[in-house]
Amino acid sequence: MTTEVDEAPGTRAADKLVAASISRDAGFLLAKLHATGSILNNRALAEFGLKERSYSVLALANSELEPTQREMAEFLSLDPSQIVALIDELEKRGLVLRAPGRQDRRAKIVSATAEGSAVFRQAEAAARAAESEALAGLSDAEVGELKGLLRKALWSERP
Amino acid sequence: MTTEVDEAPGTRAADKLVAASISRDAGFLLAKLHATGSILNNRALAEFGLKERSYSVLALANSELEPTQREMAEFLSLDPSQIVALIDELEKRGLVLRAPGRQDRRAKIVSATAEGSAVFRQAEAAARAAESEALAGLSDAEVGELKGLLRKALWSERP
DNA sequence: AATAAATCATTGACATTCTCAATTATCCAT
DNA sequence: ATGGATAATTGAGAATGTCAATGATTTATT
Repeated sequence: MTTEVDEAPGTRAADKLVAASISRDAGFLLAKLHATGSILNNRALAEFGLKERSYSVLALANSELEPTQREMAEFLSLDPSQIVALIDELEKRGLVLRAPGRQDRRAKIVSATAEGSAVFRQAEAAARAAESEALAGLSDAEVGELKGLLRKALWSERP
Repeated sequence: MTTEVDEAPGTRAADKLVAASISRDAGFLLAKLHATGSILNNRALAEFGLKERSYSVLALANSELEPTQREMAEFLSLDPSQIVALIDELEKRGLVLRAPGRQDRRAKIVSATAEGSAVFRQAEAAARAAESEALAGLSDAEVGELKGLLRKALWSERP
């Protein structure tokens, strides 16, 4: 999440390192593509006062799935305390609100306000554009394959 | 990099959130798979006193590509100052050493010592096992496809 | 029904990592 | 030779990650 992302492809000095064994490591490839994508994503989301994290939370809040904070934490691979901070922020901005869980009053269900939904829709468009840019090297079909494989790896779905 | 990674698949409460729109976002899928992989990876590497980061650096140092620190930073998407710290650590442990670049004496070429190579080979095996575990939901062919797509997205290679 | 054990959100402490700006040494172009 | 770039390094401050403790509530056990 540090290096720049401009520059014509194939021209960078460090590209010689593609030949290193680590370039066959899935973890490394995942991390690297995620890193370059994050830069683009955060750049695109900044306009809405969001980052990848807060965008993810807003996306879940905007769904009709009534997620609790605990579920969000698990799903987003974050510590519950980080969710607290993210939601505090979004709630302060009036994009999201907490309601006690109906079956379990310890839990808090997070949902988007009307404004939160509106912001999310715009941010979503920006995020989609950033994703296209990050995956510009792939055809639409390949993007679909990639997502299918990622989803299958995560949840053993059909690709 | 937070949540646990045990548990039978399909049984988790938060899996209902797979239905949320964010689950179609490549950035999110990348982040999530990387997160679960990181846990496994770091767990596997801990035995050798390594983490993903230091493992990557050691891998590059172990190649015959004579990487400079600047190239490592760029390739690993890290700030040059982070590379300094990682190499300080590895050098202190005698796994790696710095030599002035031959064409450019400002640059430092990092290479693995004999011990560094030995440690790397063992760590590599452990990392491979961790990767298999992280990608257990995919067949070998699918793992190949996934890596090909990631590499193409990053460097516009043939899949 | 009463108690005990577990779970959820929250807080706060502390460690790790990120991001930048400044410094020194060296390289490159004029 | 001088001036402007680039490499590594240091250090500071912000952002994130990690963990343990707490109060409220639920679930399980008697």
